[in-house]
Amino acid sequence: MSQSVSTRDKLISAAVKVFSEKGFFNTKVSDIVKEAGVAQGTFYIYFRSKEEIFLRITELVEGLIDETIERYRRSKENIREVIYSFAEEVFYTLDRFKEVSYIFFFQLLCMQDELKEKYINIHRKFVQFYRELLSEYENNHILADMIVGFGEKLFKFDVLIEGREIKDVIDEFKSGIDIILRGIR
Amino acid sequence: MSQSVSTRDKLISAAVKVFSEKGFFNTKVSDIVKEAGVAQGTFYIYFRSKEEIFLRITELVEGLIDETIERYRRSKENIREVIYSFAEEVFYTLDRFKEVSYIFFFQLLCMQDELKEKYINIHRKFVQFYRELLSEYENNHILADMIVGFGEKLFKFDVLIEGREIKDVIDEFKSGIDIILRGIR
Amino acid sequence: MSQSVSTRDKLISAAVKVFSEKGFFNTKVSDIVKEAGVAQGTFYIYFRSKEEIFLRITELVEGLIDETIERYRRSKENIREVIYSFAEEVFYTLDRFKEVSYIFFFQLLCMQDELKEKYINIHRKFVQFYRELLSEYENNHILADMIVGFGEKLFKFDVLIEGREIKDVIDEFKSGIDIILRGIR
Amino acid sequence: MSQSVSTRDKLISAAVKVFSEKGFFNTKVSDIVKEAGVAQGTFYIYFRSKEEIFLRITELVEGLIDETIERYRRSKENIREVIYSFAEEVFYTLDRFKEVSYIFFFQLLCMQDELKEKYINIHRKFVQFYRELLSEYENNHILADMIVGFGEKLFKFDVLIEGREIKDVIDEFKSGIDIILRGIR
DNA sequence: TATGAATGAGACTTCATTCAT
DNA sequence: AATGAATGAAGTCTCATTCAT
Repeated sequence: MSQSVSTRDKLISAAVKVFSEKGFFNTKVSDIVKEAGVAQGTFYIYFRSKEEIFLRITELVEGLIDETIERYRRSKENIREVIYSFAEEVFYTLDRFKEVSYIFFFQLLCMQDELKEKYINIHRKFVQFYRELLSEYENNHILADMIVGFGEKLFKFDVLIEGREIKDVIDEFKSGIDIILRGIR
Repeated sequence: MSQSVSTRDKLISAAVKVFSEKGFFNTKVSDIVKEAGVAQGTFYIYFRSKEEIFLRITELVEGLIDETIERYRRSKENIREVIYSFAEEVFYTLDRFKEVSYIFFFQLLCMQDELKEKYINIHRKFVQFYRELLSEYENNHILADMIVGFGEKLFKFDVLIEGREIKDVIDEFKSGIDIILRGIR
Repeated sequence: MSQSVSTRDKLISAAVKVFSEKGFFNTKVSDIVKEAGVAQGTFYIYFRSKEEIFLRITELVEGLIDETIERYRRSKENIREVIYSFAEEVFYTLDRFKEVSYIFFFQLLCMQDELKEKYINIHRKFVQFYRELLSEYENNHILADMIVGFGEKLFKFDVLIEGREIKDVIDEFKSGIDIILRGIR
Repeated sequence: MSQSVSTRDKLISAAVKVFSEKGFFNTKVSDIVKEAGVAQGTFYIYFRSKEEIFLRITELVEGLIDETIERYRRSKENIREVIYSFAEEVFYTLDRFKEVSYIFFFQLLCMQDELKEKYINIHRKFVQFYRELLSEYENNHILADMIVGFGEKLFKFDVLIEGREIKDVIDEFKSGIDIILRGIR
């Protein structure tokens, strides 16, 4: 049984690698099994289809982010401090699972229906989180949009594409937050 | 000849429609020709492949944005005014070609090599534009990242996904710019 | 267009040949297209699946028999004469399309649902036809069952399997009818 | 060892059930083992292949019929009585093993070579049996064909498909025999 | 130019069978 | 004997592209 878990995991890891390199549509199931070192048929013991394994992978990121947002939602500390720690945690987490995050951020939006919706939902949750957090400020909607756009840009482009150090990016994000909040009552 | 131009245009329009609805990979050449009302073989008189027509379409947005950025690069007016007009023009232009923009913003990042690079280049140009524009400010890099992330978020999610009115979005963007620049020297 | 009809017909003929030789389940689409001398993909221009072309073929026999039964149903001649001509016509028709008949009689009963039902329906129609025809006789139900069983046996085994001459078989059938009807009121 | 016999029997019973429900070709070995409640690999301890277990099952019917025919072949009673008892026994036997009979009558004819031959041989044996039995009658060949066709029709359609009571069917068969023999010298 | 039938490479998926435990 | 994960051959079907008309 631990054998079978291990095969499933080999497939997931292989799929993460291949999907993040070639994208969902350019990936063949044969690429995944080759990478995993198992036979073609083995794939279908664990996953009904290429779509399903992809779904499972995106759910990993979804789960990580969801959980983090929920945890910080109840936080009662100083707002800036909350944003700092929250962002730090999210950035670090996504960075630790870079390839999976890559798939989530780059492969979902070009898909249809529920898959694309997955991305949109996470996006909305981020926005909602900041709106609530900043609810006592004027223009909290605008602030939330700015922060989310800023953060997303930093992770997607600076980290995932340009390969910037996550520490530097987090520092920049914090500085940005300071700038945004500085002029605010 | 005007006849043939018209067929090519029919194909481009049809492709824009179908690509924006189903995405590049889920679109069949047969979908495009059906939508265009021409025969399957006709497609290949005008385009070498499905990739090529897709490329041509993305170049439309690329061109529009490129041109606008170049034009504003030499602008010598008051910085805030430049940002205002520039953003207004970019937002309105993209909004006018919503479907093409949709393809550009949602279909490119999941692709490989040059196609993905197209998106990245435009992104970099935006960042570079704002860096230069704000070069006399402290933290101009951070400001540029914030503005670009904010703007991109607004267009992709609020306009293209949520269907918000472009006028409202532009207003929000301007307010955001004010907030960002308020506390800055 | 006559070209395309011809390709469809080539496929039908090839499928009839191969199905009757190897049976439905042992037939691959690749066998059919090889026999028809067309490319694999061509098959799917004309038929959605192996099931569909099979269905079309069985409908040919179904149609032939249906039509003949309906035509004789209204016949007002002497009963024995009606049976004679009806049987003659059915036997000759099925014999002329031996391979298709073979498929109908040997491939349908091992299938599921509607396909098997096709065979059963035809069987029922034969029985019903003879019941009505013999309605003025005592035991017409039994007579109908005997005649249908007898006829079916003759065609399936003596003609299709043993390869007996259709003329001889028809003669035997008529003699059988005489025997059955001889002792009857 | 009694343990292992039991596993083999479980497999046979399961296979009979599944084959009669879905047909040979639509049955997967995994269906059989699931029904039998044993592991996939266990199947191959007892049977070399899916074909083999199928063969074993058809041999059951074959054996039953063979044995009955042989037993009645030496019978010296009154012909009508022989036919009556013989038919009664065959009908009851097949009815008792309905599912196996179902497989025999509906699954063999669509197969190739020896399997199909099995059905044909039994058919021929029936015909031969009646020919011999009726050898002193004129037209004994025709009578034999009629009786066999009639009986086969009754069992396959009326019993196996329409679900008629075996007792009623046997009565009808006997009446039919009376009709057939009535007019005969 | 325009057509649309034909092509065939290549992807997905199934499932009978094997084999290490 | 029993297990069930793993195998991989084989089959179905899709679809971008070609080509004769």
